[in-house]
Amino acid sequence: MKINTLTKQELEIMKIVWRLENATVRDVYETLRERRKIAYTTVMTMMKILEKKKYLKKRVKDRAYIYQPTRPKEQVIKSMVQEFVNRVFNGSAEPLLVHLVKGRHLSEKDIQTIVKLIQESE
Amino acid sequence: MKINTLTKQELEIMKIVWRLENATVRDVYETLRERRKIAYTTVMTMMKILEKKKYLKKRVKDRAYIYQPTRPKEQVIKSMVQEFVNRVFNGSAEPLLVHLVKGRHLSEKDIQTIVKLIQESE
DNA sequence: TTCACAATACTAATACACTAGTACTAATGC
DNA sequence: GCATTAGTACTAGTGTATTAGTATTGTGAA
Repeated sequence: MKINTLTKQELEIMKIVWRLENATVRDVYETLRERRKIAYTTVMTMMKILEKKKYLKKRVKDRAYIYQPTRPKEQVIKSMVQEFVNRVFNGSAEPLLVHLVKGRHLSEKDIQTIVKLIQESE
Repeated sequence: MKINTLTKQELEIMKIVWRLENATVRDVYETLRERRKIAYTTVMTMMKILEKKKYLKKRVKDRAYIYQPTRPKEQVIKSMVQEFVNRVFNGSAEPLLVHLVKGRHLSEKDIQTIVKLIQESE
């Protein structure tokens, strides 16, 4: 089975689990509920899918399962950037950069950070 | 109806139409066929969907339709970058930049281009 | 005129994303 | 012991993406 990509909703849940490090379905449910209406069982189903996709692993604690990420956030996000660059820009990152700079997505502070990073990598 | 996002296959077709500027189903079919096995009717169905999603418009020419993009490539790609930044980085582009720089997606030449762009935008 | 072909319209099947209801189970409080 | 509650398993429905087959129509050639 190939490595599955995260969908929009799955990513939303993964972000929560990454932040909490350890999370039950209820933890994630409560967090999501603050933002929008969603059923407990929906969250459970999605977390089960994330387990099947190997993004989460679970262990038993008392009555419930405690879920943990199997891969660090950085690594997963990196894959997503890679996939996006491949799909949209045919694998070349430079046009993406041009879009970001031109599109005014970057603040002055961002640019300073980038310049510093580039200098460090030299 | 909200503005629909392009799926993977739809984007692939749009790229071809943007390049050709004017294209029949057959034109796109032939181009795609060079890369992979796909049925003529599949391409037709997808282009009809793209028309419904307002990414393509058609006009009659002899027996067939000729399709044209309704929106320039730059604009659509810009929206996709925006959506990606929102979804993955919660709207902040700076972490994406960091990923690109760190992930060695950028060549020396790319970096020079970026630095020049940044200087110009100041 | 009739046939072959190109193109389109219509239809359908498969897969997955997303959502959530219902039933069952185990522990806890009275 | 029994009701309540938290949690899970099972099931299912809706929507969309992707793929493609079949029927129909119009046109040009023989």
